[in-house]
Amino acid sequence: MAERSTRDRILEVSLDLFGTRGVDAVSLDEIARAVGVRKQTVLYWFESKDDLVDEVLAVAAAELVIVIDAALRAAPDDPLDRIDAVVRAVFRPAVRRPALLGLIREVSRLDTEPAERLRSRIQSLVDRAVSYLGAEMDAGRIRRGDPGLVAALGYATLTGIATEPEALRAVGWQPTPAGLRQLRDELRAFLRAALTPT
Amino acid sequence: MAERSTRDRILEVSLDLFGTRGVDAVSLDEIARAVGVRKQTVLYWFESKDDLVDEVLAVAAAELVIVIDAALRAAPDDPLDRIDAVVRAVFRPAVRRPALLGLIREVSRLDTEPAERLRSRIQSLVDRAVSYLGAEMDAGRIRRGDPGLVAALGYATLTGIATEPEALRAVGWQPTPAGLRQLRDELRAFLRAALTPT
DNA sequence: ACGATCGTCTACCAATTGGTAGAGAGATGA
DNA sequence: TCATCTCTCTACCAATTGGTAGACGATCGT
Repeated sequence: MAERSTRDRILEVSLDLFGTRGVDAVSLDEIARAVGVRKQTVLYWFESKDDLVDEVLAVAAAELVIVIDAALRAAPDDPLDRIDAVVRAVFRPAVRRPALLGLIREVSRLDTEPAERLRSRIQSLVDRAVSYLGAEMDAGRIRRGDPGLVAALGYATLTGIATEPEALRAVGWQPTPAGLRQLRDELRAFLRAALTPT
Repeated sequence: MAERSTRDRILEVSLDLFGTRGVDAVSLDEIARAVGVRKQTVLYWFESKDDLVDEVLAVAAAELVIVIDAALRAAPDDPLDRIDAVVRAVFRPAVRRPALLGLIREVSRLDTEPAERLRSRIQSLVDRAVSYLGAEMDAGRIRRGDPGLVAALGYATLTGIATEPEALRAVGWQPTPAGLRQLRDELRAFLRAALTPT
């Protein structure tokens, strides 16, 4: 059982490979080999490599949205606690599969065209987050600032730290379970301090 | 006049192209064309593409180190002010040439081998920063935490925000001079809040 | 029972890539 | 003057890339 469809397996393998090694560095041949199939089968399921990249991005974005939504539904009322809940929720999959955030990050930096599609796909989530931040700032429960830029800064911190193992190695950090926990807690404290009203 | 050597021009053009479009996506032919020379001339000055990437990274790292050092020498004593000075100093070149941080970021995420060399090149700067943070934490002038991880988080925030124009566009930000100033100030406030003792 | 559709395959292909071999122009030093 | 060195060039090349054309067996609806 667990007979995942070929298409799904291609998507999953592609996410991992694209995310860890970069889109350009991974060929269709390599994806096919990892799936246990020929390149032409990949091209049967996806019109082109660009098409594949797009669909992989859609999957990654959807995964993130699901995780975030679930975390928010279960979170308490205080805005700092809610942000904390999102960080904890995103951190786990992000570290277990750096590919996820890594791919989103790489694509949105390099290729403007698929990045545009990705952006439009999660725009509503972004808008919600920004207006939420704005409301909480007005209520004095979050440090004042431009809500959009503060949101972007929080995003940059989270994805930056999750996608740059080399920077962490430079400061002597190691990816052990204890290290991961410590990193997560340090990230939470960092963001909490950055957002606490003065 | 301004007769930059072919070698220097190759380095400069490569930094821009690699940084904005990614190392893999830029061919030696394209670099050569942009310089106004043939590919073989590029390969005359640099043994291979890998070699070129390495040297470009060395140049980028050196540029950053110079900027940071200069900012620190002129900075006041208070640690938050010193960090502020570094942010302001790095922000200008980073935004004017996103390639600079973008390249460092891409390479350190994807290719472990050149990333290793890059890391060793700036390790002393990192060590200095981390031990400085540790000392100031002991003195109660910076929020307590693991100095290494706090340094990495600050780095992640700065490079993240400077290398992800798409995330900024998603929150409605525009790269006008006024927008840049606002972004810089928001970044400074964000980091200052994240590091201020509670 | 049989045609159509589905999923995967083998066989190619044109374009591009990083890289080699070596010629030739111009300056330099003996 | 001649040999050498520096720099850029033309001419190739093998490997890889994304992609096309079409054969083949299995499955399914009628």
